[in-house]
Amino acid sequence: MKLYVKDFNLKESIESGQFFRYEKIDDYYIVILKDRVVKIKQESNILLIDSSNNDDIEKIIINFFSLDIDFNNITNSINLDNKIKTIIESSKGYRILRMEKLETVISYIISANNSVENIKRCVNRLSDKYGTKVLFDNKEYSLFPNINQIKDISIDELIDMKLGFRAKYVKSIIENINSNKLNLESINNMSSYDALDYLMKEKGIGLKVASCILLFSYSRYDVFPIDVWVKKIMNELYNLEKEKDIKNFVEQNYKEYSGLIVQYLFNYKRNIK
DNA sequence: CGCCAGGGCTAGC
DNA sequence: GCTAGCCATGGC
Repeated sequence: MKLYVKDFNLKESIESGQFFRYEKIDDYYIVILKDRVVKIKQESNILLIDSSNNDDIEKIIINFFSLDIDFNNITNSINLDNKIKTIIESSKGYRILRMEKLETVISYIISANNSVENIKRCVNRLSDKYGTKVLFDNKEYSLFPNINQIKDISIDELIDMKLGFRAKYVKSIIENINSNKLNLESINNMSSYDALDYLMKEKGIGLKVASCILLFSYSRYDVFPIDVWVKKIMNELYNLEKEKDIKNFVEQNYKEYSGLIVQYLFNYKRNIK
């Protein structure tokens, strides 16, 4: 099927480092979503889409890439200086995704002190061993496992997946989700402040990981991860070094869209510049 | 060999 | 409340 889009850059939105379950083949991407494999290609303002399951595919793609949100309109509504405006312009089409909750939680616990390529390998190993298999284009793909498929997983098995010191954190969070001590759906009804607090009670989830989860999986644009790339560019642009100073500056200037603006800065510094 | 990767935990002040 | 050292793994 075809889907017309505007202000959308498929490559940057997929490859920016927020999402891990994709592969690029020639000029299209294979993207593995919750319940299906999607083959997707962009030709200017048209997306060409095929999937292992084409039911509701348009709705699912619109939701995943947040194509229902007019990011252009949002950034225009904020009073931004010219430096930021230029960066956003060069990063135009980059989008905050709406990723699966369980997948995001586990992926970002694995992300601690890890490289994107290594995170991908770990998440793929988990999926290949425990996830549902899907046949598409005569090839077998693995979905990210649901909670029932991993509820009995042991720490040793997670260590075999090369999760390293993060294995115990992943094991702990799986237990808590399975016993409903941690309810990922209940976060929908929390303020972002309470949601950060709720997530950070879990072992292996600090401020950075909790922020990524809320931003990439719950569309909470008011939370923002600060990592080495954000620190680098905030230092270059505004001579801000301390995390606390960056936090205050971002909250004062970008308010409820802090996460969105910070992601543009991150994407510019890490992927474009 | 070292350092770093979308960090967090813990012990020790 | 703050910081230093530690943590598995892989790439360079």
